[in-house]
Amino acid sequence: MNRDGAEPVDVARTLREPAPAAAREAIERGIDREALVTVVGRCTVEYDGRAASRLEPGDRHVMLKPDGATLVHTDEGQQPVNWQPPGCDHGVSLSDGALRIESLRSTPAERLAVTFERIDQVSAFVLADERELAVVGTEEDLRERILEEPALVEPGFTPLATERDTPAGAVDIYGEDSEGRAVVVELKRRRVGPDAVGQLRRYVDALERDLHADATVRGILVAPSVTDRAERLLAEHGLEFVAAEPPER
Amino acid sequence: MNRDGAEPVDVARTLREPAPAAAREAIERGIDREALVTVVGRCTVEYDGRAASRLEPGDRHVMLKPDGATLVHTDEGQQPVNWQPPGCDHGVSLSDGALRIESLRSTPAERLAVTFERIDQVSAFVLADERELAVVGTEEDLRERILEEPALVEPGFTPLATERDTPAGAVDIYGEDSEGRAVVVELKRRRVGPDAVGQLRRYVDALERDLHADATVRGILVAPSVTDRAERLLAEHGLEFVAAEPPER
DNA sequence: AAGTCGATATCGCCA
DNA sequence: TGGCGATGTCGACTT
Repeated sequence: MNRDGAEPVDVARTLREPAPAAAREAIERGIDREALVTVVGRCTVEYDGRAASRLEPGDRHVMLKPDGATLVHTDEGQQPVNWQPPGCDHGVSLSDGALRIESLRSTPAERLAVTFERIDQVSAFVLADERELAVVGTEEDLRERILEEPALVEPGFTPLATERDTPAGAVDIYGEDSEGRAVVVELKRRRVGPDAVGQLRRYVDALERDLHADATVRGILVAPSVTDRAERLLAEHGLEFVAAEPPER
Repeated sequence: MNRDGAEPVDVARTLREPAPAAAREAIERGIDREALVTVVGRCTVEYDGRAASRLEPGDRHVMLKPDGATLVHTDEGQQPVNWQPPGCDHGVSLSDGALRIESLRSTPAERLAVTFERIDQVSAFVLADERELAVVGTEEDLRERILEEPALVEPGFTPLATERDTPAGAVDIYGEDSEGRAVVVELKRRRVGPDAVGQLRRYVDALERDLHADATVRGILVAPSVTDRAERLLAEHGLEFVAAEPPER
C-alpha cells in the first residue's frame, strides 16, 4: 500500500443518495475499517446527558470519527450544533425504515441520536496522519521567555520555582525580588479580565498563610494588557501588573 | 424546488480524485453557491495569528462553511486541529500546481492556509436549516428553578434582582435572607472548583464596599456539588454552599 | 469593538 | 478517574 505516492489509493468510498439500508451498510463498513464517516442529509437530532436538547429536521453534515467522536454541523458556526466526545460507541440502525445513528458513552451517561429522513451522501475516508501540531505563542512560551530573562518582570527578580504548589493551586512562577520578598507571578498569554486577578489573589492569599501570618507576598500579573475592571481589582488588592507577551516566534 | 419531498434535489455535488484545477473550480463554485464545501486529502496546514502553528503533511478533512468558517479535522479528536471562525474570507488558488485554500480575517489579523499534495474528494452541499437548537439543563434553567422556589436556597430567602451589577461584575441572584441581610447567590450548573469560589468572593467583596463599610453580605454558592479545595476556600472566606441542580427537563 | 461570563465547553497534565 | 487550569477557547449579550 502506497499512501504517499502520486497514485491515490482507495481512501474514499462514497454513495450518492443511497437508500437507508445501503447507507447503513456503508456506514457500518466504514466504522469497522476505522474510517472517518460522513453523512449529509435531512435529519433530527436528540441529545440527552449532562444537559438535553432536541433539534427538529434540517439539512446537516454528520461526522463519525474512528476514535468515537461524533460531530453534527449545520451550514453555520465554527462549533457543531450537537456532538459526542471521543470514546463513544457508534451504532447504526434502521428505525421504521429510517437511518438512525446513535452515539453512546457511560460516565457521564450520554446519548446522541441522529435520525435521517433524507440521505444525500455517505462517505468513508481512511485517513493516515501521524503528524503532531506545533503551536507557538502559548502561555508556556511566555513562561520560558520570563525564565530566560527574569528582568522582564522587574530588575532583580529571581525565579525559584515553577508550578509551586499552594493550597489554592499551583503558582505559575514563584520567586523573590531584590529585597528578598516572596513574589507570585501569574502568566496570561493575552489581555486579562477580572478572573485572572481573582486567580492571582487566591495564590497570594494562600501563600501568605502558608509562609507566615506576617509574611509579605507580592502578586504580579504578567500579560499583554488588562481590562479597566481588572486593573481596578488589582489596585484594590495591592496586586501589580507587568506588560509582557509571548514571543512572536 | 422541493427540498422536503421524497425526491432528493441537487443538494450534493462530488468529485472523486479531481485534478487540482478541477478541484479549484468546484470549490469556487461551491463557495459562490453558498454551499458547505468539504475537501479530503493529504495536506499541509499553516496558521498565523493570535498564535502560530504548522502541521506537516497528513490526511485531513477540510470543511468550508458559507458563513466563512473553516475547520480542519484529522481522524482524531472532537476539536478541529486547525480552524478559522465565521466571518473569514475563503480563497482558493493553485500554487505551483497544488491546490491551496486560504482563510483570512482582519481583527485580529489571522491567516489559515491549507495546501494539498493529494486530493481524494471534493464535495459541495447546499444545506437548508432554519431550526434552532433548544437546550435544557443550563445555568439559566437553574436560575429559573431558584426564582420559582427560593426556599431551595434557604427558607426565608427573597430574591430581589438577577444580574445585579457590582464593580466586580453582575451577580446571578441578589436578595435578602429572613433577617434582612444581603445575600449574593452564584449559580453553577455543575460541580464547581476554586474558580467559582473566587467569583463569588469577588461579588461579596464588591457589594460590601458598595453598600456600607460595615454591611454584612452573605455569599452562597448554589451548585450540584463542590470539590474539596473549593469547599476549603469557601470555609476560609465565610462563604456558604447549597446543593441544587438544574431541572432534568 | 471590547468586556464579561457561560459552556453538554474540550484538552492535557498530574495526583 | 477526578481535579485543575489553559485555550488561537467559542458564542451570546451588553456597553
